Amino acid sequence: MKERQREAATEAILEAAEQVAAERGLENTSIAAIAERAGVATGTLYNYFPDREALLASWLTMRRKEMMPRVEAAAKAHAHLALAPWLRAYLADLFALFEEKRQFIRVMTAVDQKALKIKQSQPVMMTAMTAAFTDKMKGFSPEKAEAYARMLVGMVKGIAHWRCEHGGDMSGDAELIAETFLHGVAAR
Amino acid sequence: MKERQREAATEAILEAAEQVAAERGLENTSIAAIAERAGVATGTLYNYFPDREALLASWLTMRRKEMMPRVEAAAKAHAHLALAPWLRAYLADLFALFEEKRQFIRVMTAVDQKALKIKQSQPVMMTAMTAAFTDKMKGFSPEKAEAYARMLVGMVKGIAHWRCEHGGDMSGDAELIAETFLHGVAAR
Amino acid sequence: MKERQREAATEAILEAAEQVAAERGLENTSIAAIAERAGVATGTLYNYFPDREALLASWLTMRRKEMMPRVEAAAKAHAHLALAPWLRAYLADLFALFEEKRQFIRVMTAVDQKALKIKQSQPVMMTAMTAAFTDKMKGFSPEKAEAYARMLVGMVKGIAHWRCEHGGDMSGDAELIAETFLHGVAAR
Amino acid sequence: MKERQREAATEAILEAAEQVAAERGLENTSIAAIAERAGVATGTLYNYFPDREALLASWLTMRRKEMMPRVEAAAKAHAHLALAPWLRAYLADLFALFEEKRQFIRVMTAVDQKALKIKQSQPVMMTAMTAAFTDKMKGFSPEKAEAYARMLVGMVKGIAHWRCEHGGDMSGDAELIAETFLHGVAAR
DNA sequence: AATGAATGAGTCTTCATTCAT
DNA sequence: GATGAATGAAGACTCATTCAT
Repeated sequence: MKERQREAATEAILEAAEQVAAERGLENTSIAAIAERAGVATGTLYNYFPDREALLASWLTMRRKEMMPRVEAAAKAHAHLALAPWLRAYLADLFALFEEKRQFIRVMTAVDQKALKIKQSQPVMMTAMTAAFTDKMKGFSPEKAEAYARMLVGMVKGIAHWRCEHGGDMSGDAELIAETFLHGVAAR
Repeated sequence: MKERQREAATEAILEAAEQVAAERGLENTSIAAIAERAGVATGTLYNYFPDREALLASWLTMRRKEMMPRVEAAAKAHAHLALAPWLRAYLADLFALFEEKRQFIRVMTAVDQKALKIKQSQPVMMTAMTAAFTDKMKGFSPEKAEAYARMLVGMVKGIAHWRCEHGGDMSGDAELIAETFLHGVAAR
Repeated sequence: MKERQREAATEAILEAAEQVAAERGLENTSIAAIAERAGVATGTLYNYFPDREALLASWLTMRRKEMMPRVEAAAKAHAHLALAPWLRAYLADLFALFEEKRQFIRVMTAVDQKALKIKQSQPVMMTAMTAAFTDKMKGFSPEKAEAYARMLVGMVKGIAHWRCEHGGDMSGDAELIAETFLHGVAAR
Repeated sequence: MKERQREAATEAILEAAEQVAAERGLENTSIAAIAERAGVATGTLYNYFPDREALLASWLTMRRKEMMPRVEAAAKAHAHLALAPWLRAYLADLFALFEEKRQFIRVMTAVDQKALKIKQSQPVMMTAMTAAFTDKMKGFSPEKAEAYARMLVGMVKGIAHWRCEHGGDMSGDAELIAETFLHGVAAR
């Protein structure tokens, strides 16, 4: 039960960090701001994480652990489908996930992964998406697969970021992107 | 001619800033790094700009002044055209411009505008694009105009950022985006 | 018997402190390290001592109480003797004591008393030794008594610190110092 | 001349550090205290040294560079002499040097070298002395050479520290130590 | 009485900004 | 105007101390 409490506190800190990051951007997420948001003293954070970088990396890791299985499951669950139904299903799952984790998505769509300066050995959200799209598109147009993938990820980020910033609802966006893209490439 | 010299120096500094920003990201673009790149002392920068933020804002403004007329001209030059030819022409002009200003594009596509933390009264590149797209799409699908615009900007950013990072050539990208998008929405 | 138990715990803490101090030096002896070594929680230390300084002062006091009677007894037991036999006997007693309290001696010979930053009203080991030496030497050479005393204490510290650090046996050292010093001053 | 000024400032900072260290001990020599003593802002110190540790190491190195040549010269200048005249000459040179660098000696005699926690690849003062004594004593009593060396260093530290703390003059101390020690071992 | 998580004052360090030369 | 050393506010991190359990 001590363990339980510790995990709860850990998560509360990470969520405070996420909130601050969503508001100010990751670079401007100071230890002091996280502590204040979490309602604890700065020193307390160091009982949970060795340093600021580890805290932010933990946050990324936590969200990745929550989301990656579902992202991967989404890609695989429909893997047997043809491109069109696969994409519709995949994007639908993705946006459902985005809806649940709006703050996280807001942070991740605001900066390029590389700009995060958080050493991550594992691929994150957008990287995984790019890979999945590229992979699926290869069967369709090998030489343009990556370009299409970049376009798709761009559409997703563009829409998701906009919704997160402006507060709109994302249901319906997955379908819009899927249909637009599919009709777009259908003619080829 | 004093004036001329001053402007040349100003521009040299701003280009130094751009180079540093393209390499490290805007947040990590320190006054010291800009000065070193420009080959002047840090104090010298303050003879040209009141502070770091103003320097970066000036850089944005300079690029905007160079690019916005062309972006707007591109939008207007073909304004009489229907959506499809307009988009093809507009994107072609845009990507030609991107090709000329790869460093700038690299910086602008790496971070969300808001993350720049540079107070800009005037709209910048991506904002202008979003507006132009929205505007043109309104005649086509008023209620989805903005979503389509976000998608388009996302595609453009996605592809442009990828090309800038990985060094590929952008010619051909404009057409790919235009065709994909146009076929995508054609069915509607 | 509650009392008994409390004293045992107090002593255990002080011995933990001594061990840590012998390894890392007094300055680097943190409350956390002492508690860990003693196998208790940090808060527990504060049930026994008001603060870190008091803890360290208590440790000094404890050792002083154990050692000073013997140091003084050693000085007095042979007080009737002439300088030479007195010094031989006194140093022999001292080094026998050192051998028993190597950890303590290791700490005390590593830093100057003043560097301890522990407010001690009572004189400690080295101070007492200096006084005893000075006192005895006064009968011999009043004007140089203190210098001789400082030399003697220096020799004792030098040898004792070396033995504690390098692990050698101290028996024999007392005699070596005594003989060297006595022959040294005999000629005067 | 810029170079000249820079070196002067560097030395002024190191001397400020030495003063503070002499008063409070090395461990308690904070960046803020050094800056205040030197009459500059804390940031200024970082224009001269990469960090606190490097600053203190520089101080040690500076003093070593000033003193070691003379210490070694002293040992060698009289190397052809027998033990007795060698020791008299060596100690005389040493104490003349100590007199010039009282603050440094005060710091170095207050703590054991190991306690400094300053990574020094080169041997410092006391280590060099110990080596020189051991070396010379080997021709006299191989098996006791090191013990005698520790004693001598102890005497020197004891007297020097006392003089530095209490403000007495050190002339005469070299001879007193030399004579005492030499008569002390003469009987062997 | 023991616990150990929480606290926050104190340190080190960075970097935008100033200003004497 | 150019220079770059000096400045000091701001941010990360440590650790003695407190206190609810």
